[in-house]
Parts: sequence; C-alpha cells; structure tokens
Amino acid sequence: MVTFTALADPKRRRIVELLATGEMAAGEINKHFRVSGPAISQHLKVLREAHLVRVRVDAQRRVYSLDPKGLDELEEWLMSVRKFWSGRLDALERALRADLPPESKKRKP
Amino acid sequence: MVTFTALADPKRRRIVELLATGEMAAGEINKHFRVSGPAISQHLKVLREAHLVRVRVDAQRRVYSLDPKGLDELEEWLMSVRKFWSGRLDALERALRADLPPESKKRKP
DNA sequence: GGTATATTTAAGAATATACTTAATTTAGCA
DNA sequence: TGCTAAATTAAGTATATTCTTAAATATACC
Repeated sequence: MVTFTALADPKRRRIVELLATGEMAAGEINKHFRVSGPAISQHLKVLREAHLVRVRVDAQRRVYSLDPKGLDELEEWLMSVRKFWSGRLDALERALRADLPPESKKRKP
Repeated sequence: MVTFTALADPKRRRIVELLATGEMAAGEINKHFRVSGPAISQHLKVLREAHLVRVRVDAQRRVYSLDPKGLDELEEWLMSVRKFWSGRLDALERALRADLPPESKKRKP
C-alpha cells in the first residue's frame, strides 16, 4: 500500500485534489506551489508509482490526470478494515448496552 | 489530514488492522511485531494523535481500540476527491465518447 | 514500604524524505 | 542546424522518521 505513503505529503495530496477538477500539465501544476519544478516532478513520480495519477504526452508537455486505481486501492483498504470492525463493539459499548461495568478491573500481572 | 501520515507506516497500518478485529493491550500488540516496546508505544502515540485509535486504562495496562474519527476523516477526503472527479471525464474519455481526436496536437510553446 | 509488571518518555543514532541547483532529454520552430 | 520551452534525472544537503537502550511513571501484590 504505497498509496498512503504517497498521500502522506500535503503537496501530493493537493496535487490529487487539483487533478480531481481536471487534467493539468506539470508546469501548470507547478504554478500552484512555491517550489521548484524538479520538486513537483519528483512528487508526480511518487504519485505515478502509487497509481494515483497518470501521464499523457502532448509535445513537450506531460499532461497529468487522476488514475482510478490508487483511490480504489485506498477505498478497498478502508472498507476492509471497516468490514472486520463492523459487528464488533468495543468493551465500553458492550458495557453500555448491557448496562454493566466494562469488565473486571482487577487482573493479575 | 494527519491521518495519511499516520497510515503511511506499514506497522501502524498493521496495528489498525489488528484492532479492527478487537481491542488489544499495548503489550499484546507488541507481540505481533519484532520491535521493542517503546517503538510500538511511539507508533500508538501517532495513531492516537490521528484519532485512529483510543486508549482505555485497565490497571497497568493500556487497552487500545479503533477510534471511528480517523477512518471517517479518511473516507471524507476520499469521497470529496471522488465527488469533484465524478462527472468529469478526461480528454481521452471525451474523445472516445465523441469519436474524435483528443485535441489539437500542435501547440506553441 | 518494597518489588514486579506494563507502559511511556527521553536521548541519541541510522535511515529516509523533500528540497535545491545543475545537467540532460525531448519536441517544436526559425 | 541551432535555439527555446517543458519536463525529468542527477547529486548533494537539511530535516524528519524510526528505531534503539536507559530512565521514569503508574499500578498491583506481598
């Protein structure tokens, strides 16, 4: 799940948000940030490897757009965790339901 | 969105997956990894700050469980991006739909 | 009180990340 | 061909992350 690593950086998250509104060339993406071109290029590489964006070549320009795969993987992980979790109530919730103390407080070490 | 930073680490993701199956004390979580106790404790702190887990005190033990807030925030971001994205087709898809070339290939620099 | 257990906090070291400037690649056009 | 534009790759550096061991904190039990 390189997806989370890719989205851990705020600039990369912002790039994904930008591309959600439509495709954009690397240079145009760059204008939205106060960093050098290479910095953005490196971020785009990470996003590409995480299948969060794809490139289309248009002459010298590289036009970037969202890749569904990355977000799908993210959602899959999220739903998988939720699936295991749902149906399970934690001790506190069980206690509230049964109107009983959460569990025996004493415990041998 | 400190959530992504928290989930960027594979061990922390694993901890969330473990807790999805039920609550667990810090020491018990630790047994699932080959690292020292402090290492896990630090990971748990990051997860706590991201509202992905919560603690309940039981004598000397700290019993951890999932916190809905973190995953909710994650899902919210994901859905927000999808929302902006949906309805928008990229140039290639538009072209395929209209059965026309994607766009004028020539462009002045 | 004194000792053992469970866990966290502190301090420091190794590795990874994100940036910079310089050099390289690729395409268009006079 | 030579020149400009757009972007990437390369190399180096500053900062962040993750881990370790040692010390501190808190609770239970004798």
